[in-house]
Amino acid sequence: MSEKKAYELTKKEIDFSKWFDELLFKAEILDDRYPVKGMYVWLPYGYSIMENIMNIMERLMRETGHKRVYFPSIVPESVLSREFNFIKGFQNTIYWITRVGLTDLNERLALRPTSEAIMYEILSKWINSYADLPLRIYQVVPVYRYETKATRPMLRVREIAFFKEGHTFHATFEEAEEQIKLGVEIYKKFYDELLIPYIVVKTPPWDTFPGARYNYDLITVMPDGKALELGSVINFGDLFAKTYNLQYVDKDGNKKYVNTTSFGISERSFAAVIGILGDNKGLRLPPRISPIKVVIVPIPTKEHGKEIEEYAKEIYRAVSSSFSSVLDDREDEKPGYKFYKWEIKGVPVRIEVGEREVKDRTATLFRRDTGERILVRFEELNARIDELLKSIEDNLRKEALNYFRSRIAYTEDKRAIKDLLEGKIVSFPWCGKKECALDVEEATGYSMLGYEENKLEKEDKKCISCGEKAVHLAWIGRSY
RNA sequence: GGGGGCGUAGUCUAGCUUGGUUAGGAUGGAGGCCUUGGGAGCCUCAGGCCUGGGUUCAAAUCCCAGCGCCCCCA
Repeated sequence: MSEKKAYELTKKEIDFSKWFDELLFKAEILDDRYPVKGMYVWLPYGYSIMENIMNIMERLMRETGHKRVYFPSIVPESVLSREFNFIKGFQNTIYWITRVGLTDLNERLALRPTSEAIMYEILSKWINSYADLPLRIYQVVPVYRYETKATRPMLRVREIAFFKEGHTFHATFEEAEEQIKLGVEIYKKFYDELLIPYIVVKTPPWDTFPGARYNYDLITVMPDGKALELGSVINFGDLFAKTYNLQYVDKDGNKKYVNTTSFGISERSFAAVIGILGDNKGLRLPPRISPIKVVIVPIPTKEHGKEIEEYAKEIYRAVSSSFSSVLDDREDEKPGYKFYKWEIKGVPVRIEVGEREVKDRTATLFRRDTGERILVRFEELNARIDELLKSIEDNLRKEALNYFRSRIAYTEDKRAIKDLLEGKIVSFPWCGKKECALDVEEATGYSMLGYEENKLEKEDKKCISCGEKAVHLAWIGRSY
């Protein structure tokens, strides 16, 4: 039945889920054959892309004064369960270690589902006075959540392999709120660099992260119309501080509780890049996260094989001094085969070198995003590649934005939501009352993603449910 | 949470209904010849019935359990 070639994919628009899984494997990002459900092996190529993505985040963290740390992956039950709402929020998804070797443990140990409890236990010793605040740290570690819904590679996993979690500590609630704004800004910059469009929403109070005062989520839409949560920025206020006894001495000598926040993203950011920017030929990587910017493919002929080979090497030497490049001069693969191979891997620029190029010292540049070819002179190669990479980035950003606009909808008619939800996420005016949100959720069968706070305050809009004045723009959709 | 489908070589798949030769093909891999402007061709070689139990003279095929995957619904 399947006569697909090695680098051929199921059409994205026909079966997104299949396209996505095939791409992960064929582009050598993940090996999904690991025998534990919800856990995947990262292959060298996928890992190097993920590294580039993480580097962007680490740069943004450094620039905003966050220091990298490492805390252990195991936490005793007594520490984890100190905050009731927190443990309750994770209770169905925690991995417990109950036995070591032949001995049952006196106290169960948990694999971190996130690191608040782990960190706070020690942070109370680090923080003594107002001079120790604010404190901003982050770590990049795997976290473990035994997802009960169907797992999906990279999208819904039981071991989040690349969890980047920031944790901050502040003297006042106001400072924590400033940090939340900063956290949202960091994430916006991050996804702007990844060329991924998003909305920023506040989570409804009845649906916040366990133990949170409130949290903001960045959300995008995948091509199957499902919302994908890209990152969370959470304000805990002093709730955790009270549980974990995080106190500091103020200038006036009074003991006060610390205000804490946390924010996290994961390999879902990569999943969004794949799903939103990819096409039927495979990945289309934003140049700045592509491990290979340029691949050079010689097109030899019988008579001029030697010259073409030499010229391709010359081009490689010239180009690789400025851009990370690969010369694919394997003789046992035909050029066409190599084209497909590098296209599925999303390399932004390809240089084709054959008889024609040798003759007049030129090179043919091929851009992955549009499939266009440009003939350039050898001397101007690097300048033109530089331009091309910028142009590819601009074009991908534009395409992604157009895509995103086609996947979101706005309505003031409750009855229209359900139809719009086929393939889209939908916004509507909302007064802010829980019963109105639940009313819409019940009418559609899906849950609210969050709301853009006070977005409609100055507009004359009516709540889609009760008809009273709407202040927020609420979002609803199917989600991963 | 509920329902359904599936597991055969690195990958995709035929065979299963109705148990019975040496489990067939494509693609990928190794070697060789010939080629090279979008997945060429030919020859040789290697490679497989998810795991465990049961039924049977006989199991890829039927039954049970486990593990894993996919889809639909809430």
